[in-house]
Amino acid sequence: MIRVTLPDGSARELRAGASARDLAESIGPGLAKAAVAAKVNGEVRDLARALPDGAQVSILTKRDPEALLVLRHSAAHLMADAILRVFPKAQLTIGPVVDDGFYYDIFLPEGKISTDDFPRIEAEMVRIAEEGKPFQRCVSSYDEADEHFARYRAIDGGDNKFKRELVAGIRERGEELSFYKHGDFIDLCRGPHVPDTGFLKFTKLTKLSGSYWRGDATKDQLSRVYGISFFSKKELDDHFFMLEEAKKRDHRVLGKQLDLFHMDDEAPGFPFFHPKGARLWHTLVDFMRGMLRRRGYQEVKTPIVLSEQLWHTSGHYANYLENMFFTKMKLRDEKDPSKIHEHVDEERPMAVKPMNCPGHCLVYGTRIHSHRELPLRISEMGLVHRREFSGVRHGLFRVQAFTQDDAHHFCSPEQIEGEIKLLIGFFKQIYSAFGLDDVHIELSTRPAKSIGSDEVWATAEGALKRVLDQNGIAYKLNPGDGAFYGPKIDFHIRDSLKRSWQCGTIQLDFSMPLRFGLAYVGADGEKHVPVMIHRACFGSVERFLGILIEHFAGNFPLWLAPVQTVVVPVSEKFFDYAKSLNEQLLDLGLRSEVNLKDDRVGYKIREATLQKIPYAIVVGEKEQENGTLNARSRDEGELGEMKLGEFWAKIESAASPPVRPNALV
RNA sequence: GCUGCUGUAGCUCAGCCGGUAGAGCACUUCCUUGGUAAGGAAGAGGUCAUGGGUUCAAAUCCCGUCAGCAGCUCCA
Repeated sequence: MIRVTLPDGSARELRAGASARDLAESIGPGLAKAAVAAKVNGEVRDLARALPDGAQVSILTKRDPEALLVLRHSAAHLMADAILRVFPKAQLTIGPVVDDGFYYDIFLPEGKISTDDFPRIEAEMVRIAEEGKPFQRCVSSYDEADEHFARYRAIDGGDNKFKRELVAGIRERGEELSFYKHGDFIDLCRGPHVPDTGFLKFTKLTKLSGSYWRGDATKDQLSRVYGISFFSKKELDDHFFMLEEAKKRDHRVLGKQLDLFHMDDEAPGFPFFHPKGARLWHTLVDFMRGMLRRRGYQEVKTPIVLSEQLWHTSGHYANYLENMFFTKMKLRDEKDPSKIHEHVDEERPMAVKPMNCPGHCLVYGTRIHSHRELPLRISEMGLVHRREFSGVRHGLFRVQAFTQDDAHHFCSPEQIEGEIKLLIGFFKQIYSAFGLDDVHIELSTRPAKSIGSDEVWATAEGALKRVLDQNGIAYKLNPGDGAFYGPKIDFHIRDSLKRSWQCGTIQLDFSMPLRFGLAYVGADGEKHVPVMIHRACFGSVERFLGILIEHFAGNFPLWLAPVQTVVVPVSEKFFDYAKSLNEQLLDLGLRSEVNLKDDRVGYKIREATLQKIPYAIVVGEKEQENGTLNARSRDEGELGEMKLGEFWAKIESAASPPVRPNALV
C-alpha cells in the first residue's frame, strides 16, 4: 500500500503501483472523468503513471491552467502525426507549447508546406482525435532509441539528424530518455500528455512561418506550423473571436480610419501624426506633465544631437552603438561645386541621442548641489532616436524616433527606497486613469554586457529587491535582463483584450553619476556621488498611444477623444445656430467641431459614429427656437433635448482624467 | 538582418496564362433643405513602389533595390 496526500491535506491509501487515475477514481467518478493530468510533488505528470509513496498529489482538470499546457503539447503530437501522413518525407524537430498555443518545427527535404495544406492536415487531425487513441509513455535506453524511431512513424526511416542531436543532448545531461506514442505515431518527448487523443478535438492550425534549427540562421531552415487547442469548442471559438477583435482594433488600421497618423515611405519607422493624432499625443503629455508637477519634478529640454565623445563617457558608445544614429558631414568640392564629398570626417563627430540620461547629467553637473536639494527630480519629454533592424518596426509599437516621458531622480543612497516606493504608486495611479489596473512587475538583473563593479550591482539589485519585498509587492525575476548601467523594475499592463504590454520602467544606476563626476555636498561638508534613478511611465508616448488605441478600440473616453463633440445642423437654415453652439462648446474647453457639409442628418450621424466621436449634437428648428441642443452619445444613444448647461453638467467630470489617490497597490 | 508573402486612384480592392487600366467609398460641382448609421446626378483623379532585363509589346514574366505584412532574432 502507498499513502498520498491531497491538496486539502487529507491522505489516501492506495495499492502499490496505483496511478493518479486510480486516485481520481477512488475520489469520485466525476473527477475521474474530468481529470487531465496530475501534479505529483509539484511536477505535472501523466494520469497513468504510478504514484510514489508519500507523494503530494493534485488532480489537474480542464480548469487548471497547467492542464491547458499539457493539452497543447499533446496537440503538437497530434499535428505532427497528421503532418507526417500528409507529408511522409517530413522530419520532425521540436514542438513546444508557446504563449499562444503550440508549434512544431518541421524539416522538409523536398516540397513545401503552405497554408493551403492546412485543411488536409486538419482533416487528419480530426480523424486521429476521433480515434481516441491513448498516449503511452515508453522509457528507453539510449541504444534502443534508434529502434523506437525506426519502428514507428515519427521519423523518416529512423534517420532524423535533428532528433539524433536532441537524443545526444539528453544523454549528455544524463536525463531519462522517454517517448510518447499514440496509435502508430511515436515521438521523443518528456511529456506529460493528456490520456488520449480524444481530448484534442478542438484544435486548429493557425499560421505558418520559417524558422531555423536551434534559431540559428546558419543552420537548416525549417517550417514552423502553429496551432492552438482548447478543451471545448466554445473556448476555441472565443479565441478566434478575440483574434478577430484584435485585428479590428489594430492601431495601424484604426490610425488610418480615424486619421490619427500615418507611416510614410519617406521616413520608415518615423510616424507622422495628423491633427487628431497629435491632439491625442498632447493630451497624454499634458496629463503626464500635470501629474509630474504635482510630485515636484522639474522639466528640462536638452539637445537631440550631442558630441560622440559624450556617449563614450556615458558608456552608450560601448554598449548601445548598434542602435544609435550618427551624423556624417557632406562637403562640396572647393574647385568643383558639382562634386560632393560623402562621409567627411569631423573633428568632433556628433551622435543623435538614444536616451536622455547623459543630457540630464550635464544639466545636473552645471552647479554644486546640496544634500538639502535631494531628491532632485528632473523630467523631460525627451525625443530619442534608436536605429532598428528593418523587419522589427511595427506601427507605433516599434518606431525609430519616440518621445519618452523620461525623468531622472538624483538622490542619496538613503533616499532610494522612498523614491522607488513613490514611483510604484505613481505609475499605478497613472495606468488606472486609463482603466489599466491589471499591472504586474518584473525585476531584471545584470546583463552580460554591462558597466560597473560587481559590488555596485549587488547593492543596486539588493535595493530594488528590498523595496519590493518589504512592501509586499509581487514580482517576477528576470535574471540578466537589466539595462547595461543598472538593474530595473518593469511594469507590464494588461489591456482590455488581456494582452500584456511593457510600459513603465524604473532603473537604478550607480555608474553614470560617477562617470560624469556628479556630486552633492553632504551634511558633513564632503562631496558625495548621487544615485541616479532612470524612470519612464508611459515608456514611449507613441507606443503607449498605440496601446490605448487598441485598448479602447478607438472609442476613447471623453477626456482623451481628439474630437469630443460634433455639432450637426439638420439643414443649412440652422448653420448659424450650429456655429454659435460650437463656439460655446469650444469656450467650455471642449474639442468640438461643426459639420457644415451638404449631407443629410443620418449621413452626418453615421460619419460621427464611424469616427467614434463621443457626442453628436443635432440642432434644428426646435433647438434653435428653444435655445437647446439634442445630444446623441456614442455609448448611450440619444439623450434628448436639453440646455447647454445641462449637457455640460452631465459630461463635465468625464472631460478630465479620472485620477485616483496615489497608492502602492 | 534572416525566411515567406505583398506593393494598381486618397482608402479598400479587382485586372496579372503579356496587347499601354477598372469598381465601391472618399473628393469636386449641380440638384436636393433634410430630424439621429449611406438622397440623386455629373465630373476629376493612376508614368500600376522603384531600377534593370526578356519581348514587336510588360501592371502582368525574370533579377536587384526600397517599403509594408507574418514569423525568427532583438527591444520602449
